[in-house]
Amino acid sequence: MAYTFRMPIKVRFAPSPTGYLSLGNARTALFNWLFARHEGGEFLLRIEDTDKERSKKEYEESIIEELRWLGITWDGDLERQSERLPVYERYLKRLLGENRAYFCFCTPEELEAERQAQLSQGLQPKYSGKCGTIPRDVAEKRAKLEKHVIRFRMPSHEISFTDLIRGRVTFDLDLIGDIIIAKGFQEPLYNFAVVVDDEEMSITHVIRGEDHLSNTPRQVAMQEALGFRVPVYAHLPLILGFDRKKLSKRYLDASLKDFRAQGYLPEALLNFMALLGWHPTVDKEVVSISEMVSDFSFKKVQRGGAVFNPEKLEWLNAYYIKNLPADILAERMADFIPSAWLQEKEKLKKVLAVEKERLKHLSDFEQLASFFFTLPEYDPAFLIWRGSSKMIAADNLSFLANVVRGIPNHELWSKEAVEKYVMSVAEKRGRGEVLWPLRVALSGREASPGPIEILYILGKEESLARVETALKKLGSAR
RNA sequence: GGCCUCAUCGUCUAGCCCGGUCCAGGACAUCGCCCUUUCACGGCGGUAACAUGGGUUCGAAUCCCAUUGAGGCUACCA
Repeated sequence: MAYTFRMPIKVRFAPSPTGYLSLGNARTALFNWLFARHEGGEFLLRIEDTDKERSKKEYEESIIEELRWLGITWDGDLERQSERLPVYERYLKRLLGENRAYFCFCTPEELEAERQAQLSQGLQPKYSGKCGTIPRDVAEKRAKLEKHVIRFRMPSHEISFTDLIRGRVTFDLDLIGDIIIAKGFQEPLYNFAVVVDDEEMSITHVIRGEDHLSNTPRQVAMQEALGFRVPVYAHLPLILGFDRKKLSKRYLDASLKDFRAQGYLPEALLNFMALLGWHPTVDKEVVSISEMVSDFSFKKVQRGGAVFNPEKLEWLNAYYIKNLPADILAERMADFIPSAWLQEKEKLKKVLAVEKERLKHLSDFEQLASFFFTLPEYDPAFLIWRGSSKMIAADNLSFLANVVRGIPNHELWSKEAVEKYVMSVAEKRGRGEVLWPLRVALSGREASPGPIEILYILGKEESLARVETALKKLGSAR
């Protein structure tokens, strides 16, 4: 019973709160969201917290926070599997009643021994199914007294399902043993809980990572046993580390939380994640959210895994920063700079306007722009242009100071005026000879934006003071 | 080991479904040049790939098969 009629598309993102939101999971969320928005369908969020030991509220909150930060919004209320226990119990009892599932009393030790024995004989490890032969009334009595799990009686036929990215995929169920679907009525396990929830929530398309491809036949088998509808699947290629292995939680910096803390923009991350596996119809690298939504299609999703390329992410981030207006950038910068800088809003905006093309991350800004707020200590030798001398540097600086001081009051302190006066001196006395010492005097740095820009931002008074400081340094260095 | 999936520049990819327009296009990275007072931005250019072997065909990156390689799964995790 597949979804054959045209019905409203419904997808879900189902993270388990056992860690922070990873890049891979975030991309899964994005693709689900893009598909839903493209189709005018619904996108649901379901927290898969059936693993009581590993699930943490802190992770759940963090995942939600990162999704909001990315702008991936879900429809309806968030669902938690831990709050749906009675639903699973109902289906568990049904399966048990129909003899499609049974109680198993084997201990983990027994199971492990059995497994090892099979492995050593070169056999496919698979549960023997021995508890499945215990008469039902006996098993039910034992279940009241003994520790047990519930196993699904796996059929042995072939199963195939449709994957929008891979086509038709076929598995032989005979190779899979009777899997454990619950540790008890109150403790459903992943494969079972997913099947129940997807049915109950009328999920039409299951879009998830390729690591779940091998789980799919188990799930389809249960859907068949329960008379559920079989959703359409789409298994996304995995995001890999540079070692070509699945990028997992052990790479700490691959969590969205960390990317955010490092000063990545959500739009850059979104753009980057979309391109990791998907490609727009027209070949381009910078794609806006609305373009992604209107252009999204599984036909343009890659099949092979994709290695995470941090340099390209950086490039995109730098690109987005560069193209953001200074006033918006100033707001985004709030968490990354001293609060004192925020007080001087106008100055901050000007600084941002000239420094933004040098930023790869928002967090680069504080270090890069600090000299605008406090002149750093620096070596007087920096003031001397290559092949020049202290005398020339000092002479040019003091001459320049006089010129700046003399910018007539009727001319506003504008960038144009500053440029006009400074350049006239620079043209006469040599660009390097004039501009280099001035730039160092104003910034105290070997590398910085141009002196005219700095002069303009710093203002007449502060600039003159810094030139005086430079002159003193040159004098004392003599 | 078994099962499943995948395979174009170092990396992300276009092209593949509907073979010829591909001695394979773009982007990141890298190298060189230009712009330039420094750093950056920007501009121009270069190096660099159809995994291998068989078919099919007048013709294959494109279709088929095999091999090889890579990844995923093989939990009382998800």
